[in-house]
Amino acid sequence: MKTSERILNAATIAFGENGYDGTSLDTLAKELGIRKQSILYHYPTKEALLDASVFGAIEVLATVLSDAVRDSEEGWDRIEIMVRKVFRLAIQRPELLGLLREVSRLGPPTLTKAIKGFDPLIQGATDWLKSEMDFGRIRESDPYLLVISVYSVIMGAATEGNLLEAIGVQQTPRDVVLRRKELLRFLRSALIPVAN
Amino acid sequence: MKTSERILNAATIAFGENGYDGTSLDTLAKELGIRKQSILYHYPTKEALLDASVFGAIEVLATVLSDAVRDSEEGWDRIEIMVRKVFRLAIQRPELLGLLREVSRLGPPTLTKAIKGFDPLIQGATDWLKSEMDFGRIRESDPYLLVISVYSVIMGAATEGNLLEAIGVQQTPRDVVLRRKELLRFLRSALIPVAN
DNA sequence: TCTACTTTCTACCACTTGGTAGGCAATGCT
DNA sequence: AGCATTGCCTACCAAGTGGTAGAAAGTAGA
Repeated sequence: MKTSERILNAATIAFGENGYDGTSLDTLAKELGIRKQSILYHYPTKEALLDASVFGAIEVLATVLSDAVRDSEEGWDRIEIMVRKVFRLAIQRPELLGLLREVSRLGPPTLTKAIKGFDPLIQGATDWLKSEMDFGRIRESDPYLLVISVYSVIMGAATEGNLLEAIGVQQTPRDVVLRRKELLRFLRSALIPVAN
Repeated sequence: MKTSERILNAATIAFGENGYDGTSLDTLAKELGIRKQSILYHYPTKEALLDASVFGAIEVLATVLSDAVRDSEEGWDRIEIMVRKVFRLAIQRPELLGLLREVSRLGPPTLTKAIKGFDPLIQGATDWLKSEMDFGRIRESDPYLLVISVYSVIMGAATEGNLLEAIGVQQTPRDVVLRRKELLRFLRSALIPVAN
């Protein structure tokens, strides 16, 4: 693998797990077995490295979600597949979601740039939810605010690993599946209108 | 106000908004118009200051929640009052919830200590949900996992202010009320069983 | 007034931070 | 061969980090 890619991967993990301020270029370089100046050769500043990491993370997430749209039917089925894929992502690459959360805490200017890549996803989800509501397949409500709620639940369930571990919730694959199922039941009750 | 309290307040805000690593004792002291060594007199290390901040934040949250329990009827009413109070807290002192999120990202040892104060709240909520389910007032499911989901939604809705601002969601008091209402509708659909 | 104690300060310190300047080997093009 | 470019390096720097030592200033009781 190319050095610049190795740097980007390590940086994404470090930023996502330890935060921007909690990550130093020196320790990052040490992990990679190179010098800090090699990092600064490929990415001129620490912030440029962060931007690249964030861009990559958003790209991965966008791909996962658009795959979910492609592979799914309409209605509830689509939400279920999305949650499954996001959960799988949260297990395989937890640093990605952690990084996105970190970005939203950092605020501008990084957040402002990140939103440019993220906004289409939100728009798409909002439009889709609206049309599903028109079809009566999703409970009527403000789609924009609903997206935020759903985003919060999924993000929370997927990223609060540290917290869960600390309060003694097991983290075996089986437990994660259970938690995903519980989340789906929760979302399902919240979203699906009562048949009438 | 006593200096040690002023330090604690400023530290809670700084840690909650900029994170632990993003907060330096020097800038903190400058904000307060004192020297860094005065901080280190009242709190021997930076980590001790963090622990004190976290302890204070948990105490406030615990008070708010137990007030909510005292002031509320059973069933849905109680959840609604809790959400209201947590939202008010999120508006008046957003740094508190931000700090709790930061702690869960930092992991041990701070998280481990924090959980000691936090666990009773979770236990209480879990037990209460269980009994509500027995009464048929809350939809049947794993109460432990349900607490986590509800925690995630509230925490997300209450702390993603930065994100919302960046994607252009207004943050006027009226908008916050709207968002709280939407969240309550969301939770209500998710939790309340269908009458039969 | 003397004394003991609390609080805040100045002066430092070793270490880490992100970043600059420039050398040096490898690679590939002419 | 000669030469430019790429990629990684050593050497260094100014600024900032958390923390120590100990002096100075206030405060209260005898």
